[in-house]
Amino acid sequence: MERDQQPGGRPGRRPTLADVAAASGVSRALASIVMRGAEGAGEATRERVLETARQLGYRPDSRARLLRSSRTRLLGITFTVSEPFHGEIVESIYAAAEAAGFEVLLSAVGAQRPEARAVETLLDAGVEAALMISPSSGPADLAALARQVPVISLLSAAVPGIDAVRSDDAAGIRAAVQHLAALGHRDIAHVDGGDAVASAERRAAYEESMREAGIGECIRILHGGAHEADGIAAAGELLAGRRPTAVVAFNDRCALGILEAAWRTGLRVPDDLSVVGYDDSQLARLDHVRLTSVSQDAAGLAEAAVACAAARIRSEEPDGLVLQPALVVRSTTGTPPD
Amino acid sequence: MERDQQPGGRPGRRPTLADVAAASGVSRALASIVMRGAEGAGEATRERVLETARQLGYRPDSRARLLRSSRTRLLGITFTVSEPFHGEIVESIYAAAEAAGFEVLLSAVGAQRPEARAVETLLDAGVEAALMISPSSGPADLAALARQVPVISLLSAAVPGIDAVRSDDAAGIRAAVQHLAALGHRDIAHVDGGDAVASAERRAAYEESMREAGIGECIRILHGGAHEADGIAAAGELLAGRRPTAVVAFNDRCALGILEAAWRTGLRVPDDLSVVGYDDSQLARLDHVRLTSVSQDAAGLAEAAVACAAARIRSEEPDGLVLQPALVVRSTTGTPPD
DNA sequence: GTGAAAGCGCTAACAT
DNA sequence: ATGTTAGCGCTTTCAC
Repeated sequence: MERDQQPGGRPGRRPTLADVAAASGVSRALASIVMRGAEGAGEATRERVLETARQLGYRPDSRARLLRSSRTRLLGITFTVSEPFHGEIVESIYAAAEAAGFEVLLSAVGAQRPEARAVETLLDAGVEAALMISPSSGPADLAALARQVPVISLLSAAVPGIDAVRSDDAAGIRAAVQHLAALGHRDIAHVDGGDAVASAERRAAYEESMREAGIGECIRILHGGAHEADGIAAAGELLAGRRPTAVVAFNDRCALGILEAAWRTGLRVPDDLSVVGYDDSQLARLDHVRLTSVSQDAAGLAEAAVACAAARIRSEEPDGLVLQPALVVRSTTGTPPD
Repeated sequence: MERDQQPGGRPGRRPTLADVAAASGVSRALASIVMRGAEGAGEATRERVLETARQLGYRPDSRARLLRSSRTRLLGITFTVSEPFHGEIVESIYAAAEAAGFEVLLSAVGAQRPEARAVETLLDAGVEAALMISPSSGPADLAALARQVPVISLLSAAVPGIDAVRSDDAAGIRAAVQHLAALGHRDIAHVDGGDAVASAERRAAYEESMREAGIGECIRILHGGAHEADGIAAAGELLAGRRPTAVVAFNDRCALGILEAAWRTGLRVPDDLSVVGYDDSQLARLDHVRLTSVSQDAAGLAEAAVACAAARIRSEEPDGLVLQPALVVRSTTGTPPD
C-alpha cells in the first residue's frame, strides 16, 4: 500500500484539493463542491472525485477551510479540566454539535490558565459562539465578550445579556423530597450547602416541598457545605439524638460525607437512614456508593446549549434554557425503619 | 470606550493586520514582524505598531497564521474526558507547552467519539505532534499515524516506533513497600490489579521489594482489580483470619474499596491497618479519605512529553521518557499495631 | 453542471 | 530597517 507519492503529487506532503482536482480531471472549485457535499455537481463527477480523494487519502485542511469561509461552524467550549461534570457535558456537546453540523473546539481552564486566556484562544480560532461551562469571569467581562460573539453560559445563574442554560434546582430538590415522602418518610432533614452559590435556592425548595408533602412540621435544616468534610460535620449533629429517617444533601460530596459518618457509626443505609445527593456525579455512581442523586442531565444541558448557540448564530431568540433534572434512584434510599 | 469603528476600519469586524499596518503607517510585512516579535524592526517603529495594535484591539487570527506558516507550533492532545488523571496532565501540558513556545489543541475521546476521530481532527488542524494520553488505538494504527506526525503516548506501555512517556511503576511500588517497611511493617499484603494492564509489573515489583526489605517470607498477594468492588472483595478475604498490618493496593479505587471494607468492619486506619494506593487521584485527596498514594507526577509527565515532542519535531532523539513516581504520604499509613 | 478568478489574513522570500 | 511580492489551501461569486 505504498501511496506516499501519487502521480503529480509532491513527495511527503498531504494531498490538497488541487491534487484531487487534477487527479480526477476537474477544477478545484468543483472538487470543493463535492468535498463539502454542496449541490452543483453531477452524480457521476461526484462519485469520481470522491473516489480519487479516497485513493489519495485526501482530507480537507481545516485551517484553510476555516480561514476562507465566513461560516466556520465552529463552537468554542471553555471548561474546567478538574471538574468531572464538565467532562460529561463536554462529551455530550460533541454529540450534540455534530448532530447540528458544528465542529467543537475545546479550551481548558485551570489553575495555570485563566478563563480569559481560554476564551481568547477560542476567539482567535474563529468560533461562531462560545459555550462556557461554569464561567468564572465577572458580568462585565462576559458582557464585553458577548459583544464579539454569542456567549452561552452553562450551569451558572443568568447574567444580563448572556444566555444561561441550567437546570431547575428547585424541581430537583422537590423530586428528592417527593421520592422520600412516597417511600413513607416524614422525618426528612436537609444538609444545606453553606455559602455555596446554589445553596439558598435549594434550601428554599426543600422547605417548600416539605410543606407541599404535608410534612412542613418536620422541616429540619442543618448547616453543611459542598465537601465531604461538611457532610461529616453535619452528620455529627444529625445522627446524635433524634435521628431523621432520611437526608437530602446539598450535593454528592456532602452526601458522601454523611454516608461515611453513618457507616462508621454502624448505621445501615438505607435500612436505618436514606440519603439523597445532588449532581449524580461519578462519586454517586461508584460501585460501593450507589448514591441516589438528582441528575443534572448532562446530555440535555449540552443539547440545549448547542441549540441555543445555533439559534443565536442565526440571530434568533433561543428557548428551553432551563432543563428539568431527574432523580436517579440507587441504593441509598428505601422505606423508613419500622 | 467606543471603538467599534476605527477610522478606515470596516464596521463590526475584527481588525486585521492590514488595519494595524495602515493605522501605524507601515507595511503589513513589517507589522507582522512586530506582532510576532521577530527581528527586523526598529525600536521606535515597534513601539508605535504595538501601541496602535493595542488601541485597535487587534489580535492575530490564528487560522490565517496557522495556514501560512510551515511551523504551526501547535501540539495536539488526545485525552479521555472522564479520566480525572488525564485532566491533570492536560493542565500541566498547557504550562509546559507555553514554556516551550507551543500552542495546545485539545481533542477529547469519549464514548461518542472514538480516538481515531479525535486524532484526525488534530491532523486536519495542522498540529506538529500528537500527544496521546493512554491511547486506545492498536499498534498498527499508531504506527500509521506516526508516519504522518510524531506521536508521543503517555501512560501507556511502549509500542515500536512510538515514544512512550510513562512513570516507573516498579519504583513506585518499591517506594510504597519501603515506606511501610520503614514504619515497622512486616506483614504487607498486595491486592493486585487482576487483569489490568500494569498489574503484572506492579505485582512483580511488590515481590521483589518485599525480598529487598528482607521480608520475602511475608509476601501475600490477593487477586484484586481496578475498581472499588475489587478492593472490597479482596478485603473480605484479607481481613478475615490472620490480618496483615498493611496493604499495598493496585490503585486508588481498589484501595478505596479496602478502606470502605475496613471502616465497616470497625477497623481503624491507620491504627489497625495501613493502606497505600496508586495514582494519587482526586479520590486519594478527598478530605475524608486522605489516602497515602504513589503519585505519577502529572507535571513531570507533561513536561517530558512536551520536551519529547519538541525533540522529535527538531528531528532529534528524545530522552528522559521514564519518570520517577513519588510517594505522597497522607493519613492512611502509620506504624503497625503493638 | 462546470470552471476561472478573486480573495480570507497572514508569513516569508526577496528586494530596496 | 522597511517595503514588495507571492502565495498557504480553501471557498465563493460569477460567468459560461
